[in-house]
Amino acid sequence: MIMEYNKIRVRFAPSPTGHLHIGGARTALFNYLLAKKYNGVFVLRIEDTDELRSSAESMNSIFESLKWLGLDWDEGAMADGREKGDFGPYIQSKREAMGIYKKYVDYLLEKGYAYYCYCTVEELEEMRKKAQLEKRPPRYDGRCRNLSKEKIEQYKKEGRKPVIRFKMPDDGITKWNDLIHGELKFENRLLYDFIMIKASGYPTYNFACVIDDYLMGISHVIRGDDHISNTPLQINLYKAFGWKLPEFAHLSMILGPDGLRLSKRHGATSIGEYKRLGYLPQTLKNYLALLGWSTPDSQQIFEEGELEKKFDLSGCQKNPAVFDTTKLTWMNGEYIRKLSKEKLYELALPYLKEADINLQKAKVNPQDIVAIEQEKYKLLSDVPKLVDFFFKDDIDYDADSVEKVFRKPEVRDILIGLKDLYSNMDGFSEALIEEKTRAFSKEKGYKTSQVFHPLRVSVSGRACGPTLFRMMEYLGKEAVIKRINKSIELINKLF
RNA sequence: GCCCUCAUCGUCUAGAGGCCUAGGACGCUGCCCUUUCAAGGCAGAAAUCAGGGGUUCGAAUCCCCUUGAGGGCGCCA
Repeated sequence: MIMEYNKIRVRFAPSPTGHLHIGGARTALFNYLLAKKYNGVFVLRIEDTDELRSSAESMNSIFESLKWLGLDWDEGAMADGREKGDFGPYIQSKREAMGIYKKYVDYLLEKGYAYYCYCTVEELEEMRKKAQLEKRPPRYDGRCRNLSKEKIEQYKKEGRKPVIRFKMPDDGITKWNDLIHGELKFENRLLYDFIMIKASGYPTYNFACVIDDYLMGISHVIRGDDHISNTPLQINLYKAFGWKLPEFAHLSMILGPDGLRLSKRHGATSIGEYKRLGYLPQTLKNYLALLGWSTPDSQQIFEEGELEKKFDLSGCQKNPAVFDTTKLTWMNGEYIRKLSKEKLYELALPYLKEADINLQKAKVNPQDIVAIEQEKYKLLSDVPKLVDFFFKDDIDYDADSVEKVFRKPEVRDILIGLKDLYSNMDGFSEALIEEKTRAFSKEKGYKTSQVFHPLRVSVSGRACGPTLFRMMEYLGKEAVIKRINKSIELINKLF
């Protein structure tokens, strides 16, 4: 059914009242992927009709996160303040200022599809309370639908600022065929006269969204499940104008591990936070795609560009998905392993700097040092703590490792022997160190593990680390001998 | 309270009437590899398909009810 459209036009329409969070990013991603899949257009529209909570900082933060995720938009507002596309402006406050919405409000007013409502917020609050008590739905009761001329004059004299409401049909059914849920229907008598224009003159979401989706030629409205109940309201607006409906697709919600809607108390929620924690954009993109969507063979990892080819609304799930950080983190490890060592180093750099690691201290290219533990990083932020000992003059010895490895009686002699061995070596390459060390073990009658373990702790300060002989090569002969000396002193002191 | 939605391993999911003694992935357990930790390979535990009724020769798949969960009922979006 999607192919009926000449050109798919989808949009992501965030309100700039905070950072881009997981749910928003997933919605943006699905819109983006559908556009790519069908060679359509992905529009970014800013819905800043909440005058109190919208901010330019939030808008820029959203731009930044979207770009970081690689969700480039074809049309819409841009970070530099300009716009691209022929359907602009793409920021609703700008559209309002141009009087775009007013035209449509006037039409509705004139045709009797809309009316002024002079109720105050207090009156509305009271209305809701009363309805609750009487076990009726707490909705606006339509009392201003047919105000007398006198009443209107009176309200005006009182200085009341009216809102404009949409006159919802009293009966009938509003239904649509949701691309994910199938047929969805609502009884019109259960709908209510929603506000289109606030007392401030600003449009509300339900109004501006419809006008703009229409004017921007949006063919598919893909958004969260939480908008299902807004949809019949909006459809009635389309009908009042006599406009063709777009297709609707409502994505399931993303929940926290406790089954509740994802929120701050579940930890990181914004894309920016995940970036800071050391997740890769590829990871988020891949993982988010799998929240509510899958291929028939449950493919997990996607190559670059593959999601754009394989994604489709038909693979979308109706039920909500729990956001699982464990799987996200596993996937990040997968993507870190795919990185070239140059790229890995580049991405790890901010974390190394933050950990105050002095890169000048390295005896070899720091790129090689970072790469030596590549298969172990789950997060970019893991990098400093796994390789820090390469960049220090003086290392600390991990107490548990010392206790477990250094306490053995033969360790002192082994280390002394190794120190002499290395001091007399010409060259200090991985292969050479290994050859000499193995020969040493054999000659002295030790099992290799008896030698390798203490050596590892001696040169790195801990029992777990990179492959031993390459680590030693990167450390350099001088540092290795110095550290062996230090650990011998430590053993003399402790045992 | 009213309206709406949803329901397969702990989690993400495959499944569109017989291929299901329910498949994959994360996580978990064990083994192999191995100088450690990882990575990798192999094996395994893990879902009476929410429960109950139908329909059908046959149901995870279709229908109904119940239950549970989520969403909405704003001059927020």
